[in-house]
Amino acid sequence: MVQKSKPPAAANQPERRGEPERRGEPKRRGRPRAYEPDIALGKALDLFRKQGFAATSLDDLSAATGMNRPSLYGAFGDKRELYIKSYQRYREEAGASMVEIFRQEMPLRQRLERIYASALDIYLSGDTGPRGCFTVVTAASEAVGDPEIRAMVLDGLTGLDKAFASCFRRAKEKGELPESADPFALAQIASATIHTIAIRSRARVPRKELEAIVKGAIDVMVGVEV
Amino acid sequence: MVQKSKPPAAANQPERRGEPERRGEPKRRGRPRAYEPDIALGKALDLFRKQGFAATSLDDLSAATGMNRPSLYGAFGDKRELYIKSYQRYREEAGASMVEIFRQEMPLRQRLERIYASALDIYLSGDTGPRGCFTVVTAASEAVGDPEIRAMVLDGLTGLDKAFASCFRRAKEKGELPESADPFALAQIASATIHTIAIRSRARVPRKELEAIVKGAIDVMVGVEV
DNA sequence: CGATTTTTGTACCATCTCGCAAAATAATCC
DNA sequence: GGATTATTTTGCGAGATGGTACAAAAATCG
Repeated sequence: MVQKSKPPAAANQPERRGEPERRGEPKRRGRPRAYEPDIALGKALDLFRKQGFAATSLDDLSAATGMNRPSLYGAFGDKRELYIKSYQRYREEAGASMVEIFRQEMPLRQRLERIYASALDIYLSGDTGPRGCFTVVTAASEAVGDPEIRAMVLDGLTGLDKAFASCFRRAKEKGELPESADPFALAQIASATIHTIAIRSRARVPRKELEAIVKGAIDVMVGVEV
Repeated sequence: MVQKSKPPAAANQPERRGEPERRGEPKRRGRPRAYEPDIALGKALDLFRKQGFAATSLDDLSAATGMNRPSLYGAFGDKRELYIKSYQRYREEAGASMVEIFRQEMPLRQRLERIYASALDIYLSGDTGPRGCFTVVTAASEAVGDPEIRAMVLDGLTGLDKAFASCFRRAKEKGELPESADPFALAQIASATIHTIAIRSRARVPRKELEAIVKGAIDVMVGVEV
């Protein structure tokens, strides 16, 4: 029940002991933690993505994070709070790789290809099976009943819509799309394509097929002529 | 704990007592059932759609169906089997309304409009909140871990793809689409649109917005010019 | 060193979980 | 009517579940 049996001896923590711990916490007072909250949250996220909220027990989480129940509770709150924090972490991670692609300068087609390739990497990763999109999974399960979670999911969905919309708007300005193109409608199709590969990845549709779907959708979106 | 307090006195069962019960079962031998398997399965489906597999307990199912646990077990098997039977029921129901639309003769645009309207009806129904698409919900949750369920989900996904593809193929033959149109790629977009509204409906996106998404997607698919 | 503070580990609780066995009940068959 | 058959009902039991109390452990502070 330890994350790294030995007490943290500056093994692979980014910064520790010597520098003041990030935001002016000169020294922690009591018994040191046996876990690294960040990596524990990552493990929890992995589990939640694989099994969903309801099917994941505190024992599972305890085993995966290497923290025992009370520590889990103290660090993240109850199971629901941990789920929420896990989702936020997911958004940060997934968002970061997307933002990178949205920022760089490149032709529309290439940008879309990279976005979907990155999405597929995320959805198909996982040693025990594809983990899909956590936003989609959460939408399908907890979002209906839990207003706070629903709000986060909605934020995720509309965030993607907006990113795609601005992407198509830019492309239109650069003359990559005809004057008649509707960036908003295209963005919805782009998002829908994300959602469909997220769903299908969970049904273990092989990457080749997902890539074919993506290719077809891109062709339509950039107007290879339907 | 009864479905209809009084023993079945030919109240609303489709066919009973008089006619031989469907497939030559002249008379049931022992104590008569206090429940109607069909309506019980419907109730179970409702619950599963609302809460998902893991979050639905046998007690929930027992209360909803009006059958006590052992009866449930005897009629449908364990929870997983009941889930599978519920899913099959869902597919029958949802499929039926779709097939109807796919069969009738009408212009492509109108056909698509009707399909999506019907889908929205299904996804947004439910007294306690939108229930979404059971195929999508199941894909997001149980499909990864359970091969049998996954196979059913895959069947549902590809079934929709094929229906849409044949729909576009027909439209192309009738000259409603340009010669360059790719029915398969269009079908993927049509399915993706189904999936995106299924996801969003679970996040309680209002119907108006979903209809706007559908309209935009249809415009692109029938080639209003992107 | 002893006091303080923070975290850990064990153990526990009340509740719920699924599945099943045994007994009661209600119909048909002879 | 009695035997047979099928279903309902009650209730159990072994185990899992989410959450918490409490004492021991491990660090810093004075």
